[in-house]
Amino acid sequence: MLITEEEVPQDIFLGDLNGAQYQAVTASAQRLLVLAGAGSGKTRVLVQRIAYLLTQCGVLPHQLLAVTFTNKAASEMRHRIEKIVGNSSARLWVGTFHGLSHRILRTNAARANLPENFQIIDADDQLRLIKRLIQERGWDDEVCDPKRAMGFINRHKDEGKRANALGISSVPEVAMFTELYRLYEQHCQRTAVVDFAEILLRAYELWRDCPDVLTQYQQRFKHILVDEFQDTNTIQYAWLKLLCGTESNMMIVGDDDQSIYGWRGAKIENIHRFHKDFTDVVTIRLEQNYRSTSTILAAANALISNNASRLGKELWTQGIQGEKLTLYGAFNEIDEARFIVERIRQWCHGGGSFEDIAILYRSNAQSRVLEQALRQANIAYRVYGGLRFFDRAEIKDVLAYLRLLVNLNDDTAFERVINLPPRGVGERTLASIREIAKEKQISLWVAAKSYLPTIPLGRISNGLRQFFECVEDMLTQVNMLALSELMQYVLQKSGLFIYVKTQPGERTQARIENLHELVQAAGQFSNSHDEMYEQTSTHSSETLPSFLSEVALDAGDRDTEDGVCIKLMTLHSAKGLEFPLVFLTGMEDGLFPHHRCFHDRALLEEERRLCYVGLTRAMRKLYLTYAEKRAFAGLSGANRPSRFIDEIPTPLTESVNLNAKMPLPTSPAKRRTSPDALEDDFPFQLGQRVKHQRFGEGVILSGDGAGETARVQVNFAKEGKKWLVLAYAKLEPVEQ
DNA sequence: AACCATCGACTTTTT
DNA sequence: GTCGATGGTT
Repeated sequence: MLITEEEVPQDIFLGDLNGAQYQAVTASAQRLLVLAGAGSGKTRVLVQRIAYLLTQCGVLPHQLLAVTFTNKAASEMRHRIEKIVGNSSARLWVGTFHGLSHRILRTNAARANLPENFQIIDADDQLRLIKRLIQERGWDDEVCDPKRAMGFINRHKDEGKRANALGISSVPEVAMFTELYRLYEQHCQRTAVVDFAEILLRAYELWRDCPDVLTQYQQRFKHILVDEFQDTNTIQYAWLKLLCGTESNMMIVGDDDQSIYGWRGAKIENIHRFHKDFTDVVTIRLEQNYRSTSTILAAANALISNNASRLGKELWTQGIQGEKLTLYGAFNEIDEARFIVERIRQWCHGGGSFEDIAILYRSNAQSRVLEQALRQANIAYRVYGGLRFFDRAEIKDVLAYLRLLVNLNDDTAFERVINLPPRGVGERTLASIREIAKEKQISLWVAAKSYLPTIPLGRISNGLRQFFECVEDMLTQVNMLALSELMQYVLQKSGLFIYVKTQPGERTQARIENLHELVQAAGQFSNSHDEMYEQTSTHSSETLPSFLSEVALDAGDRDTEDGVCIKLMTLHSAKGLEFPLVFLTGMEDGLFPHHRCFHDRALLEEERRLCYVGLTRAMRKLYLTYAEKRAFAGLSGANRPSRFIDEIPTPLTESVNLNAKMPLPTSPAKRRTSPDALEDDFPFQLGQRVKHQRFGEGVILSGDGAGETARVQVNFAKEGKKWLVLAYAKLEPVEQ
């Protein structure tokens, strides 16, 4: 019943691009800036341009580099390119900044001053390591807050600054963090691990310090295309600038109004710097929106116009005006959830599907109440952005063993598994081992080995010895077993599997399943690895290191299609997505915009951009809800509606129930769905002849609902009786 | 060394 | 309200 226009096969026929899109796809300018508004066909332009370069301009696949921020975006782009140009896309580089940098570091490890077997640590490992270093240095956690220290280190790496470049600060805390930064650098180098920020910084430094390596890449990549450019940070910009040099072509695509990662170091100013650093930049604006109703766009445009210093851009559409935004002031957060459930039902009653719907919120904690309400109402839902697959504890435990097999000096991995499953090696023993490691500047593994003969026989020495035997035995298997077999072997031999199985708790079953999935993932990895290199890997000495890298750089939350369900996520994770029906919840001053942003204009503007992102996710219908009272973080507070609501012109909105003090047993909304009569503004009459694109001509038999959920029953000459949602069906009246 | 209870903190999170 | 870290107890 629902026909989406998206099914139309992609080709490089350029006629169905609009003027601006066509310009962007075919521009010959060496430096191209595409300001792509929400829903303006940004990805399409990127993909088409690549196809255009390959097929029309004689550019070879290996001369192209497309950079994105997420693996998801990268793989989507790759698939769409493949659809058009086929397997000649194999030599094309499409990837994330991190993925590409990692690849460059692997091929040039020695030149980058990295051991061949270096491994990647994630944020969690990084924090553990920093904590340990703080302890070792003899500082107090209270004085030297590990999280802030980590922020300090990462911030500086993102800015391209090494500890040595920081100088000596007279501010004690800065001096302390700087020293820790230096210790951290040394430790990572010694144990051959790199964190996320390091991957980028190293790749940048490699190019900066080895002109021959840089030249090689510069000569290869004639065309560089960058997606979501507004999210680039200082080091990523420097990376691009260096790689591009003076000869290569670069197209950057972005939207300053959707920059929502400033707090992570993203610099909108990079768009201005692009203008300054490169001459003759041609700017193209994609402002025609193919996603939302004109009402939704008007609201979004009005909101974002409150931000100063924009590059300037106004979305417009040829599409329908659609329904007004609905504003609901709930009594409390439970009432808010109740209202949402009711409107979800209404949508579905009108022929809509759960799949159309997203509920967005500012912070993850807000999902709980919503989930409760949805569960009670028996509505299938999925919460996005929770713990990612490879971040799960049981997964990371197995991976830590595997990491040790690649590099025995990986202290982070050692710490994780030395007493897992528990084998009697506790905090005390570990402290002694750390002490030795610190004194002799050796890894924990080596330190523990030298420590073992010095302790009396007993529980501790048994545990340690057992650990060594276990890991060394696994080590001999690396050259014998395929990756997934090795993983199973590790699970058995370490005792992890039994341990997980026998641990009490509700999550046991899920954990076991996760472990099975990991083994499966390993099998899949070796298969695709073999395909790529046209070989059969009988052992994992080769596949294991690449598997670990891949896993570290990929969250692994593949889009598992788990049925028809509504989606719950933060505004941040909604960026880039679209949904017919969107609920923007918790629209309260203090929550959104967050109270921590009140005092700072720049922060407040980022919140406003976040709101803009939220509004522009909606295709057909948008609800904004807030709760006058909300229990949050254990305490309840009274809230004013978000200032962002005030920034949306009132003619674009309709308020429901704004003065309700109690949840009403029957809300006015229920009455609107009554099927007994067609509403006044219903665009069709009973008995009217209509024409449908696919079903042909027919007669309206009946109808119900209103506005976006309005639907009609049509008796088609060929297809018989069908219910159609007016918003989708694009029925045309037939003159009689 | 392992376990349990109490305390406190609490935006957002592509890699 | 819930998670994680910490500290005291067994």
